[in-house]
Amino acid sequence: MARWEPNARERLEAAAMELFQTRGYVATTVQDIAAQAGLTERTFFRYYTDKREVLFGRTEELQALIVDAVGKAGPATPPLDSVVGALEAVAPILEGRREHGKARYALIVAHPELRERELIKLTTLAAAVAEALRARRVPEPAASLAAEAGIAIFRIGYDRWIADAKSKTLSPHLRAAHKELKAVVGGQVVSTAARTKSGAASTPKPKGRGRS
Amino acid sequence: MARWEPNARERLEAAAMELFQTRGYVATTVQDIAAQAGLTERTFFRYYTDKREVLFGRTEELQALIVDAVGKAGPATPPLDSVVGALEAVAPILEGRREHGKARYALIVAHPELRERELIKLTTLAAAVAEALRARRVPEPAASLAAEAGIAIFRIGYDRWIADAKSKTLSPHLRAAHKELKAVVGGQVVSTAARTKSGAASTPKPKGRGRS
DNA sequence: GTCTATACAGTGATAGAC
DNA sequence: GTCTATCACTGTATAGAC
Repeated sequence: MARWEPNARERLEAAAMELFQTRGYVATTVQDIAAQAGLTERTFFRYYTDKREVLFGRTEELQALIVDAVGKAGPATPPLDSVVGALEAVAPILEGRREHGKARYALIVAHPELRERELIKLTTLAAAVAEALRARRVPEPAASLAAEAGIAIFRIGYDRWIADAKSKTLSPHLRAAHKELKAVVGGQVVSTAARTKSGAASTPKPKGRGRS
Repeated sequence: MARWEPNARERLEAAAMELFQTRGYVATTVQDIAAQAGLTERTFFRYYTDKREVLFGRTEELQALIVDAVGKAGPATPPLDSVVGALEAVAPILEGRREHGKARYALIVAHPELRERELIKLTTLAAAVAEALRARRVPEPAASLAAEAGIAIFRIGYDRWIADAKSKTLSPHLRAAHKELKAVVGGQVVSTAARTKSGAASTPKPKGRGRS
């Protein structure tokens, strides 16, 4: 037995999640978290650069998996498709921790400072995905735009998955968001007010109708 | 025109910008800013919730203008087009303060905490735009996706405008990003490696249906 | 020697009391 | 508007375990 329990990171994360949910995020000090994990405040900061970061410890692994999946797509696959495919590839991991994700999500939504952190994580992810696309010889600015679009799909898809009490799987929400984005960017969605009369936009007809 | 506190906001913003650029963002304390503006630290916090916020004071007006412009678009205008149109409508304001914008941009890029704040501002803007679209009877999730896509276009367009030393106007960059996004989401952009003989370009003609 | 955790002593942003 | 407390976060020095 080592003098130090080996799983400092996990203990800190578990302690933080528990205290955040019971006392609330703001009412929980870093000292509280460290104490709960049997560590000191200073040690907390050895693992996490700041208080918010305890809630985002896992993001890097996920990002690595997504980037990896993007790199593995066939060279003929359109960039956005490969991004969505990569997101679907990691979906099972998120699906396996749905309750944790939901609780974490609630915290993030409730605290602007956590939302900020979440957004920069997603932006970092987008940058990494863009880089992976560039490595596959997708030119700019297509690479960046495909990455941004993919992240938008992820965001909307994830939101709806969390909100949907019945749905166990994330992938269908991702595919639905992808489809909707195609319609929107293709100019095939208009206001329902304008659609009652004409029923079609200027662009060619899509396979799916403009809603779901 | 509060006579008891003339120009406090502007003085604080000017003082902050100046000190941030000379001493650096981190090395400048709120006390420094307040002193430079001839005010007390506590007064600073009456105007801005935190230190970062001095750099984002003007965001709300801009958002209001954009939302307004989205609301004024014709009902038959596809949502994303109305968003891009709204962005172009406010472009002159940004163009008029290009140097200020550039300095501010440099600060934001250099400081993650400022990037976080910027991202949440853009996300707030996206939410407001989505709301404006919904008011125009654009259904969800198309409204949110059009808003997100519009913000992505703004982000890429703005970045490139700032990076482009010659270009005086922002709008062309916005239109270019819009066009590129259409190509990307339509699946008309592939890796150059896969593009050997097919003749599809990274910037496809708007007429053709893409393949996938 | 290196890694992990701690002790101590700040600084500065921010909230609340006066 | 000032004074003061709290807490996030940093620098540095150090000690136990491998």
